[in-house]
Amino acid sequence: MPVQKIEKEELLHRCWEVFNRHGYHNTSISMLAEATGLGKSGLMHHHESKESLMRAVIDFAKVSIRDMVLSVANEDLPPEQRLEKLLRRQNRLAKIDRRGCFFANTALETGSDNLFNSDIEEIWEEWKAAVSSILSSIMPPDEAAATAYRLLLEHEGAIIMYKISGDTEHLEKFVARAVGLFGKTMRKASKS
Amino acid sequence: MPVQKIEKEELLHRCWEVFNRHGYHNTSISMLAEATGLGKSGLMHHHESKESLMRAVIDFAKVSIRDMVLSVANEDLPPEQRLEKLLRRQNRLAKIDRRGCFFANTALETGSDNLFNSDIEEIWEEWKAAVSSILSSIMPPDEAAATAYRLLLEHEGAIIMYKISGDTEHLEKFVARAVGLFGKTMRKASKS
Amino acid sequence: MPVQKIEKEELLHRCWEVFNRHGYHNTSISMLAEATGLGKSGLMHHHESKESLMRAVIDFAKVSIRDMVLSVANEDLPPEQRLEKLLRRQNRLAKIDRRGCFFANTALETGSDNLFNSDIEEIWEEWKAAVSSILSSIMPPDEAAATAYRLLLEHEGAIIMYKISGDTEHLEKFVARAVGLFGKTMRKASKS
Amino acid sequence: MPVQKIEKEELLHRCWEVFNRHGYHNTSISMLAEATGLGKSGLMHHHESKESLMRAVIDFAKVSIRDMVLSVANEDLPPEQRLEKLLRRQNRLAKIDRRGCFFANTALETGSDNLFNSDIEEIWEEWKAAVSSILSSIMPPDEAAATAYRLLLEHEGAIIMYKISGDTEHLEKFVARAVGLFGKTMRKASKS
DNA sequence: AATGAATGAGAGTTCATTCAT
DNA sequence: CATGAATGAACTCTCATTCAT
Repeated sequence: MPVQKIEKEELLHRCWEVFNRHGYHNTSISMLAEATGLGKSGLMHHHESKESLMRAVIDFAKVSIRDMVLSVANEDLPPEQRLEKLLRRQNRLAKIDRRGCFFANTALETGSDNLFNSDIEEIWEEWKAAVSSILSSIMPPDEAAATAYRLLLEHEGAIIMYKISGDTEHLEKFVARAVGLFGKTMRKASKS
Repeated sequence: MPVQKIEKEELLHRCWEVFNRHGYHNTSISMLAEATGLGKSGLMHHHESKESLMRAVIDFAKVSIRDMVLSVANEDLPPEQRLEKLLRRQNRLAKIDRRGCFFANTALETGSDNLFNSDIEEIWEEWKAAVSSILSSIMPPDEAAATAYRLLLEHEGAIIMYKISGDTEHLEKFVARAVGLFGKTMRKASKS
Repeated sequence: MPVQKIEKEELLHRCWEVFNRHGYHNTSISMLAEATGLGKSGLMHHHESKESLMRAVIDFAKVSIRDMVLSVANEDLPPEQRLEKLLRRQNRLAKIDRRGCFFANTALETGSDNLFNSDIEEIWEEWKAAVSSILSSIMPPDEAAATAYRLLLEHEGAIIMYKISGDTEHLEKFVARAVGLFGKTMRKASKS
Repeated sequence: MPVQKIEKEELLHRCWEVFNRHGYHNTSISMLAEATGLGKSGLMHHHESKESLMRAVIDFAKVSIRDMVLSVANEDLPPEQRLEKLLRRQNRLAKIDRRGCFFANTALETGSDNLFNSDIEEIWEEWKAAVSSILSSIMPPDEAAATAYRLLLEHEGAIIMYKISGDTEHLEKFVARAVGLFGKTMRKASKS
């Protein structure tokens, strides 16, 4: 029985770290081989090409996001706290190596070649669904969806600004504005 | 006086096209050399490295954005039309090769290495100033600044979504929402 | 087990030939690749840089000198013949392609950058020890050491003169002078 | 009348410095252009190729050696002091940038291509003549010539050892040994 | 299954030199 | 005469991948 030198998940996690830090094109197989401890050949034994490996890494990142971030939407908490917790979790990921959003980075770098676009688009649909479900506790479904969409745009924009400046205020103020929606809506609601 | 095979501006424009299409790391000196008509060494006669050439290209792109987009803020038009025209111009650029925002692409790809961050940050400050000056016709300065900031975030987010999906609605609906600020504010103003 | 296209020793020997003929800086990776039959990348699979390859070649040359030249000092021959044989062997190496002394050539070409100085210095210490041990049969140890040192200087000088003129007399007369030490000393000894 | 930006002699001196520090093959036209203040084209305007420029530099170096070192042989001093002064002057040159002997360096680096061998051989003939003329005051001409030859070999050897180790003792002890010839010979002479 | 060897293309950069004014 | 532009080849080294065992 051959020794499994490294768990498949751990392998993908380490590859994700390298891709996340250096971007797709600026990451070489050698770098991944070193990071995983497998040789270049060992790495390519499991994944037939750099591109297919990246696809597996993206899938891994999607699962991670679902488990660590989006799942918060279903927790047993007041909606306001659910939104805040969800966004804070995502921001924590963005601060790793100041890399920002792995999906946006990958999308913008490889978007023109349409290598991974559909993989990435999917996770954002799920993001909107999760946030929308939280918001629907204080607004009608279609307004919740539209608001979630706009929050997605603003969040990605804020992450870009954080990434380029290193200033975490971009992220924190965004959370404040998002959570503030509850206050505003509550007041509006209580007014009527 | 020596022969100038290609004008300096034209050279930078062509390099910008290639960088814009393929990204920084995925653009090779060979590609740039072919695009400009100069050989690889001829290209590096003018710019001592790929990095310094990219810096020149970024400067060129900044000048272009100022001249073609931001300058609209000072045109002799009603503010509502100025904002719409400015954003439409920018969207037109984003649709070239479906590349989205050259600055955001570059920022996200090279941000971790901090190669061009400060160069890029500057142009976004100018963008906010331009949009803010338009908005200040219908709202107090600090609110205009905050709104311009949020529009920047949302716009960059919308460009990402357009880039990944190819769906121009992301861009057009953003313009509609932005211009809609005038209607809303006007109504609010007329109410009081 | 992977295929080994070329034995490691044979590879270093061929690289030594090229470095010896053309010098360090005037030898390109391409030349070495062609000489070894490996491609450029195949060659650098084994050695991570030109400099480290040169270091391996120097080590190989040191082993060769020890085995082929310095070992003569321990052979079962009269000391006079041992010295002559040792020097003749070294001269034979110097006549290959009229290259002279590989170590001196390398030292003088790269000495200012201090790339290989310590590697080279070591072999000369061994040379002096070998010659000194031969000489100590006819003179006290400290005198033998001093004489070996002077013979080293004179030998290297003679090799330079041979290299530049192509005249082998520089080498042969040096051997004669060195071996002549025995005659002189013997006479001195027999006088007293 | 065009301005002579730099004296011809000064130009060759600066080129000599660069060649002396980096060796022939490891010196580029760019380096020489920068060192002289002329552009690459400006430099090649005076010398049609790197090789011909090197030849001019070697000629310049020969003149310098004659004027600064070999001329000492004709000064109005006791022969012992003349020899010491001559050798000390040469050693001072060798210590510049720890480069050793410019001629030996060049000879060993380019000797196989026979680019400058004859140019260099000539200056060593002159060296032997100068030293021989000093020595002839205490020994017959043919012995003086033979001794000068051996001093040349030993000196070049000593310079190599200095260059590789950085230890100036190699140079100083050589001078002591050379000058010591006078003492020995005097004693021999006075015995008889 | 897993690994070191090998590959050919190409990376960014510098080379010595020539051209055109 | 002098100079910046340009050239094409070569440089050291790395790329993603394949091969052979």
